[in-house]
Amino acid sequence: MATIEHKQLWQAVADQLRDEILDGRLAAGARLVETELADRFGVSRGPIRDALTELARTGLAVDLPRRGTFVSSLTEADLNEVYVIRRAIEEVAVRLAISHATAQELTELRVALEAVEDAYRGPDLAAAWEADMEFHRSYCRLSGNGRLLAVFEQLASQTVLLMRTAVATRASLAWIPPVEVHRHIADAIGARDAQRATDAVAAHYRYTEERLSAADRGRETGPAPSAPIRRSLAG
Amino acid sequence: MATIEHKQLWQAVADQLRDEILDGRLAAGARLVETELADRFGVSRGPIRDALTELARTGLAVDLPRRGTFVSSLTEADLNEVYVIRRAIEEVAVRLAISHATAQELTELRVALEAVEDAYRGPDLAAAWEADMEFHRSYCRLSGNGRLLAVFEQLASQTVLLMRTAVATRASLAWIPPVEVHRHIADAIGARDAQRATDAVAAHYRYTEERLSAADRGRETGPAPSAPIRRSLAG
DNA sequence: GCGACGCTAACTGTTGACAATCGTCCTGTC
DNA sequence: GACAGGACGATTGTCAACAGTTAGCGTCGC
Repeated sequence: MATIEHKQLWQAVADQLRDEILDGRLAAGARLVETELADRFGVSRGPIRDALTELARTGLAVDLPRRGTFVSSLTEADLNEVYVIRRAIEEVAVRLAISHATAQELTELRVALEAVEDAYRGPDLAAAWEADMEFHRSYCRLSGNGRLLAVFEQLASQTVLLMRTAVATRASLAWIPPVEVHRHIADAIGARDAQRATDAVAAHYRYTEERLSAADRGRETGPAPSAPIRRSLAG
Repeated sequence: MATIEHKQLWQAVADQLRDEILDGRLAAGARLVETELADRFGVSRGPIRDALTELARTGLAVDLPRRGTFVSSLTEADLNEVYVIRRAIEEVAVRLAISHATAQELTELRVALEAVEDAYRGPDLAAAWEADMEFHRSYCRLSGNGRLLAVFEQLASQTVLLMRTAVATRASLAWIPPVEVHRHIADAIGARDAQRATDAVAAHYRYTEERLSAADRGRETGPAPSAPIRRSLAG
C-alpha cells in the first residue's frame, strides 16, 4: 500500500531543517532568514515560507510576525509543559491500544522496544532518542486515534530538542538510560492490562522527572544557571 | 496592556472563513478554491493559502496536495477522537489550575460559568457553544500550560463544528443543555479540590456521551423524541 | 557623556504571472 | 453497453518583483 509520496518542495525543506535543528547544526535562537534559505536550497521563498510555518507548527521554531522566524529556545518550563501533556495523552493511548489493537499489531511494539534498548546501549544518543520516540509513537499509533497521534508527533520533536539542551547543561543525564520503564509499558500492553499500562506510563514520567532532578542537583555545584536562555534575540 | 494587533491579511481571512464554517454557511465538504477566495476577499492567493493552512491546522479543513482544500466533514469517529483527548488534557488542566491559579484568577471561571448558563437559556445554540468552549478554555488557560491551551484550542473549534453536525442529525440534542456538569467543575476548582475537579471533568464527558447515545436511540426509532425540558434550536 | 531622533539597510508581507498536475469530458474500441 | 485512451480546462505549486515595516546605527541636542 506504500503510495508514492510526491513530496512537495516545502516538505523536503522542512525535513532538512528539522534534522539540522535536532542535531544541533542550527543552534537555538538562530535566525532563519527566508531569502538566505531560498538561495541555499535553490528554491524561491514560497516553499521556504511553507516549511517555516510547518516548523513553527511543530514547535521547533517560533514565528514573530514581521520580524522573522527563529529556532526555538526551549527551557525548563517547556520541558515540563511537554511532559505533562505527553503523560496525559499516553496514559489514554495505552488504554486505547489495549482495547482495540490486534495481537499482530502488538508485536510491532516489541520490535520498537528492542530497538530502544539496543540504541541506548550504543554511543549515539540522538539515535537513541529517535528510537525512544518511535516506541512511544507505536502505541500512540495503535490507539487508533489520529488526533492523539498528531498531538504526540508535535510533542515528540520538541522532546528530542529538549533532551539535547538538557544534556548540554547536565551531562550526567547521558549516563542514565531509561530502559526498564519502556519494557514495563510494553509488557503491560502486551498483557492487555490497562491499569498496569497506565501505571507504567505514569512511572515512566515520574522516572524521567526524577532523572532530571537528580541531574539538577549534580549541576547546582557547577556553573550555568538556567535563567539567561530566554530572549536571545533582544541581546 | 492592549497592544495594537497589526492583523495580517491571512488572519483576517482565516477568521472570516472560520466563522462561515462554524455557522454553516460553508457546508461540510465544500471546496475552498484559492482563486475564488482571492477574488472574493480582494487579496492575492498568498494570504489565502496561509489562511487555508491555518484552517487545516485547526482541523476545520483538510488539504489534499495538488487537489485542493475542503471543509472538513467530521463524523461520529471524529467526535470520539476529539472528546477522548479533551477529557485527558482537561483532567490535567483542572489539577494544574487548582495548584497554581490565584483566587482572583478563579473568579473569571465563575463569570464564564454564568455566561454558559445564560447562553443555554437563550435560543442561540451557536452562541451557547461558544460560551461553553470559553468556559473550558478558562481553566485550560489557568493551567498555565501554553501547549495544553494550544491543543485545546485546536479541539475546541472542531468541537463546535461537530456539535453542528450532531444536532443536524439528532435534533433532540438541543433539548438537553449541559448545565450542571459545568457548575460541578467550577465548584470543584473553586474549592481547590483536585480529585473532585477531575471527577467532575470525567462526569462531564460521560454525560456528553450519554446525551449522544440517548439521542442516537431516539434517532433510530424515529425523529424527535418528546419530553422537552427546554426549547428551541435556532428560532 | 547620555538619551532621543532620523536615516539606512535588510527582511518580511503581498502581489501577479508562469508552469506542472489533476479531474473531466469526449471519443473510439472491444 | 462498458471501458481504455487522449485532449482540454481548471487549479494548485512555484517563482520573481514590489511595498511596507522593523532593527541597527549614526548624528544631533541637552
